[in-house]
Amino acid sequence: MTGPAGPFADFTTETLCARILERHRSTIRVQKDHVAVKKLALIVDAVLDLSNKQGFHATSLRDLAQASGVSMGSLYSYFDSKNTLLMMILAEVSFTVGEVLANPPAEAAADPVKHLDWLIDTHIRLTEAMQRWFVFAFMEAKFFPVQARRFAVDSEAATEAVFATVLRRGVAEKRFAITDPDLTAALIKPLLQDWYVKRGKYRKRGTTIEAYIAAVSNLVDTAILKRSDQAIE
Amino acid sequence: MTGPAGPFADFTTETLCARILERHRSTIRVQKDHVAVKKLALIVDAVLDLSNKQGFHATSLRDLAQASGVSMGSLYSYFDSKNTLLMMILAEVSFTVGEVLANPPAEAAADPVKHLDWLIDTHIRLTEAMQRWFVFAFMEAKFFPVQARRFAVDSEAATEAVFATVLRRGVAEKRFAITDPDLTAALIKPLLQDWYVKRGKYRKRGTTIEAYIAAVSNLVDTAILKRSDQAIE
DNA sequence: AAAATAATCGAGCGCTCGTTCGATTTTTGG
DNA sequence: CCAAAAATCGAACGAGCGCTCGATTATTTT
Repeated sequence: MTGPAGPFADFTTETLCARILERHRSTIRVQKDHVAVKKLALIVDAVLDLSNKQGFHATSLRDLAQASGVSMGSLYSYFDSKNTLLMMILAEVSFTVGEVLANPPAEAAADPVKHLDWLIDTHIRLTEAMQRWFVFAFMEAKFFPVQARRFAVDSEAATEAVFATVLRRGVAEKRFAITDPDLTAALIKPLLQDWYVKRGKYRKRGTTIEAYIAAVSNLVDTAILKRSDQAIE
Repeated sequence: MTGPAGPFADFTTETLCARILERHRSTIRVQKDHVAVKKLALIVDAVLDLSNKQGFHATSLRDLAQASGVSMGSLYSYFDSKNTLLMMILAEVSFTVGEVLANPPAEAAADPVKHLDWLIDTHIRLTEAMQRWFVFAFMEAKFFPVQARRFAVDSEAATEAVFATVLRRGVAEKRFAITDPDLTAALIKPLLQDWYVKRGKYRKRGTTIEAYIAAVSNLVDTAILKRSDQAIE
């Protein structure tokens, strides 16, 4: 419900819904922004909860109406079809992750090793702050219309490209010892995703987010850093 | 449709369905084995295809009847509910992966490093031979009744435990330099799963299974082997 | 405070879903 | 080759689906 403190404190459902409203102003029939954002937040909050439990497909609009407190009729003032609701959430996840990863702080951008560690840390912490959103995008995207599917695939490819670019730079600067940056980037991705895809498992084991980030960073760094670099660490 | 050559040649739909029949003899009302296995194969083949495209939930029994060539009424001679069909496939995947991973060849079992590489190689090749089955289990298990869900979680935990055991042995024999074998095992798992979960991506990029196995093995080995061991490679 | 506009509501529409069942066809065995 | 047994079939059922729409309530404007 409420986000964590720190740099990801602003990723509340309501903040994200304000952005959804902007992007879908033409299809959302409710005119007053403050009304629309508040109700959208109720709807999105409920649909994320229900979908994470039983899947979006299995979540009926009657379930959603009851869980959100918004009537069936009113729901259709906020989207014109169930698929549009899906696309709203998918797009928000995609835009947010693109935006966050594209803006590293200066000290991270200056050095490939620091940049890579920053990407890993930031990606995992972002998915933690928006956990239900990412689980939704990951689990649902595969089964839906071509449009939504392509969207998810493109978004994932974009994230991977960010990692591949840093890896390439690290190779050029002779810091990383890898032969195929694209394949390495592809293998880093599931390590980041496992934190939210199998969140229940890690919660049960008591693995903290810090421990998880450290483990992934360590695994990746140890595997790809040139030996001379590793001695420094 | 047909399996690959080599040690995984026998994982055909029909062979697996013969095992399903054994396990579900009491609920399958068709009496002659040769009839039951043949029809079961048609049904399972169709349900795997349809589910991988659109999801099990979105696959109706009318779709399934048409795609398999078995009528709606006859389907219910092979399972007593749609959920039982789900469980049949889930259980078969779980049993098979448990069985295969528990029986390493002698030369692999003797050495932790070889054993780990064998596990990685075998797991990826098994999921390749039974790709649709694993995609089905991975994508569908989350959304279904407690029983099915627990089954999938337990199966995943069992696989991870196999890896953790080998890692612990490697640490004891001072071959691996890791501090938390359970967490390392947890991180290896998504690397193995990515091959079938995002198979389309790797196919599009032209990544071969050999290249993928080599990349994962290399990543894991480089990250966890003691430095003295790495020089040998 | 009345009129105009905005937002909400839920019963009802056509349709598809999982499941059942009695009739029909196919296979088996003497 | 025919009766008994096994297997197959698809129409029919009630429930629940996404979605619509005219009536109602809440808010804004004058």
